[in-house]
Amino acid sequence: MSERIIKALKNAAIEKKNRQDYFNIAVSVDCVIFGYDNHELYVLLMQSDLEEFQGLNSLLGDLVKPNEDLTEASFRILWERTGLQNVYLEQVHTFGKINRHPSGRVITTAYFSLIDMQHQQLNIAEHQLNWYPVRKVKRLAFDHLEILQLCLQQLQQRVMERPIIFHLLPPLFSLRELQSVYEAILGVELDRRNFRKKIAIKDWIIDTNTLEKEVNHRPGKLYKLKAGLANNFRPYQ
Amino acid sequence: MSERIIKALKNAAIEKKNRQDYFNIAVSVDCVIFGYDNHELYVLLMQSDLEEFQGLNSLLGDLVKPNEDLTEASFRILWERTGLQNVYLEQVHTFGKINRHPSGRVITTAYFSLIDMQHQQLNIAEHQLNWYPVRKVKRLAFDHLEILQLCLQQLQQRVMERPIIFHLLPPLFSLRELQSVYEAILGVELDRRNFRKKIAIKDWIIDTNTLEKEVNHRPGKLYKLKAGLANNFRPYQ
DNA sequence: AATTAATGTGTTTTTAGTACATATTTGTAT
DNA sequence: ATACAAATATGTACTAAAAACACATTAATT
Repeated sequence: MSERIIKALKNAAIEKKNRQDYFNIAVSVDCVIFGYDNHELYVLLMQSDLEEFQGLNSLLGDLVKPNEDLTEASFRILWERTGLQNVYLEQVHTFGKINRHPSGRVITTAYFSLIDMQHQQLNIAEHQLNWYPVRKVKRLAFDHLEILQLCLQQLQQRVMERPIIFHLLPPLFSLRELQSVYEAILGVELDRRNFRKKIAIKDWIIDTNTLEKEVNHRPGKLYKLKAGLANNFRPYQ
Repeated sequence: MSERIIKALKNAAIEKKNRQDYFNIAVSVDCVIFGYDNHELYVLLMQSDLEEFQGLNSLLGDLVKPNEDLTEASFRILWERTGLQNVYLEQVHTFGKINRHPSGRVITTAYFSLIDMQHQQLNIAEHQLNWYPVRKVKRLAFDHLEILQLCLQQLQQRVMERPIIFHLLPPLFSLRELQSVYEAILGVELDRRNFRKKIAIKDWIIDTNTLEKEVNHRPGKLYKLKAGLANNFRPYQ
């Protein structure tokens, strides 16, 4: 490795400088894990393990290993902390301010992921994780509030353009539920008729000819995402 | 520094692992510098200084120093290589594949910047830089072609939403020029009348009541960007 | 059987986008 | 000076998308 590094430095035309100077940066990933329940958008947070931020929550993150891709690192964190695999993941932004981490120079790349929190079994207790309503999160460790806000903003933009919202819902869902998720993400109320028209045009979902169960009143029809769309439309990770 | 790093590692709950493992990643930034001239979108490229990529061009990039922000690093590169300051810059994506750099583990964050190549004086010769028509670039060193393509795609998306295109133009410009830049970026031909309506609605520019000079035929009116918009709308860097 | 609370659907109005043609101005050639 | 060439400048009709809006239908509850 040493040879390769020196070569890299040389190639980058910085041979005169101290090798140490360029390998004192650590790289981490932070995952903004969104979930939806009962008209509310949630984010999965953990207790910060830094003294400086005692009592504050933070995003789920970890340093990236030299032998893993950024994306792999994100999937690993999700797996290690929640037990989930094959989670939907999108890169959002890289935060690189010098003093963003109190213990040293750490550059972090932020991802958001979408999971069906009502039906996926998470190892929440095991890692001191908790779901918090996004709109109630006021303080976080590090620059994680800024990261959360940017990820939410990105989610709001992307959710109308690509069929990603379905990762927040079970395989079968009603149009009412779908609309509620949109409303929770966008923070607005939508007109039911116009919403349905818009969704119909997008041609993302199929009527399964089944009805909701366990609902107080008239059950709605259940829909599912069209085949091939779930894993399609994955942007660069 | 050593103390802080150890603390960081401890805090990140990886104390048992080898410190070396986490500081063998280098961080770089790569700048996709766009310019416009005569109906064509250009990108500024340099000769790759790696043996592996001899004869190929690459983006302008460098390793990030431990004491500089990602953004600062990008501005430094622009300054060192072109002599330009106060350039418009947007972060696009971070590329983190293990083997993307042949000489070692280097994670890179890509930025695009927009400069007025016709009127800014660049130190091009000094650093073996050259402008290339974007649509003619077929091969680049590293994963730089992928980076270029993603940056172009982002530029195409953002250019209609925010008043950033003006960084490619001189302070005074005609509507014909403006339309040409849009066409060069988007790769389509636009209807002049509809284009003007759309621009008028956006309310980004002001008629200066002056006319073009040194034009073969009837001169068009010159417009300028409205005050306050040039540095506004800067997203996260 | 009546009531309640939700689902499900269609029309009108408004706004934005697209397609398209003619008059005007300036420079150039005769 | 006149005619011509080549660009600027502008408006209207048509089409598609978005927003506002109201009533009939279904199933559970009483």
